Amino acid sequence: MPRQVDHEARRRHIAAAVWRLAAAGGLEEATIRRVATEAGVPARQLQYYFGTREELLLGALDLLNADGEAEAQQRIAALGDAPSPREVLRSVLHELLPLDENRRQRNLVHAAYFVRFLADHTLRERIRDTPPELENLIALLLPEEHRADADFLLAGAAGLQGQMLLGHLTAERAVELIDHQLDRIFPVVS
Amino acid sequence: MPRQVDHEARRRHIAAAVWRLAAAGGLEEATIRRVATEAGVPARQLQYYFGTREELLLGALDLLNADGEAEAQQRIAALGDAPSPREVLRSVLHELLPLDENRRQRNLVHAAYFVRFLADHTLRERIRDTPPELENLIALLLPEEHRADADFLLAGAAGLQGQMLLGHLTAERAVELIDHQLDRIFPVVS
DNA sequence: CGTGATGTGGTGCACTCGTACCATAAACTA
DNA sequence: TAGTTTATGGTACGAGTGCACCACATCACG
Repeated sequence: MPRQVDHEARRRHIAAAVWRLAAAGGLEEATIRRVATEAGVPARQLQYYFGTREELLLGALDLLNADGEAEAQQRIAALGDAPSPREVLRSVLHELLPLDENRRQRNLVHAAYFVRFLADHTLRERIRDTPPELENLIALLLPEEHRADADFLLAGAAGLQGQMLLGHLTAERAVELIDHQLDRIFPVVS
Repeated sequence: MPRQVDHEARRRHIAAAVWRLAAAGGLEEATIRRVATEAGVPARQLQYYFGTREELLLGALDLLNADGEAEAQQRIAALGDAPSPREVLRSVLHELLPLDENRRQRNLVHAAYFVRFLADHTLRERIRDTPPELENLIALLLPEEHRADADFLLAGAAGLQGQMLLGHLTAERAVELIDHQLDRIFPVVS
């Protein structure tokens, strides 16, 4: 094949531009021409590598989700070879919070897509904000009696995320609130 | 003054059109021409009663918040003259969930504005999704020792709202999860 | 009766949008 | 070397946008 280029690298480069614009000003800022300018490539290239604008946005989201999942698994693996259920659960919950620039940008982009998915019923399953995989993982870690607590924990983390993004809540307080709940669910035997 | 018309009524009529469009397809669907068509008035009237599009969107949000606050207070007043703290807290939390068409539409519109406010730092305080007034009210109702639980409850309700809007959670399950938390905070003395 | 404030309606302009289309360069295959 | 596929660049078009501007009703007041 002639003129071989690294398709995947190009797509990631363009997708990153989508993320920056969407995180800064929502999906409506991620117009084709603006993404092209942000990425430093001619607008025509977005057409070539993604097709229509809809496909560009969805493609960029898929790449973001892949990145996020990889980063999350890496962070959980870093807990050691025999992490306690509490440690794993805490990691999963922290994954939903904007605790560093990567997670913050992902949360912002997800929020932008969230509204779009509320309108587009056919694409809802593409949201990975609080996917069933998380619920399943947590269900494995916790005894059945704590199922309701676990579901509410996930919802709580999502809510804390929103408050943090709005600047209504500091990272310290959010972590503190989560740890308070964990203390209750995993009582210190002492 | 000549040709007196009910300004407030006209503004509400137009604002309602904004809500419907924003709830159905996000803020970007609420273009001036489309809102005019939806409201059944010439586009020029939006200019006259609201000015620029930005002012139209903000004005529509203020009216929505006023409506929501009135409805919430009415629902709390309906609890009787000496409601228990648990009842009040439960009502406040339910106010955040899309439990009927009114609240559902309000939640959808709020979600649409949420993303916009993430970008526009100067307008953040206009969001009333989980305003400090709620936190203050709850702080009054609960002993200091439950402050952390209350904050997490509010976050949890916001998270449940998102899952319900996405169709990942039924109203019954959401209410059940909240009641489960309330049972813990207000133990049955029996 | 005017006179001026208040409200209505329509149109036009400058701009951005998404995407289709066309020409050409580059590199692999035969 | 010729031919084919892959990739790039630029442009043009129709549609939709926010908003400014203008002409005209309608009514209260002098």
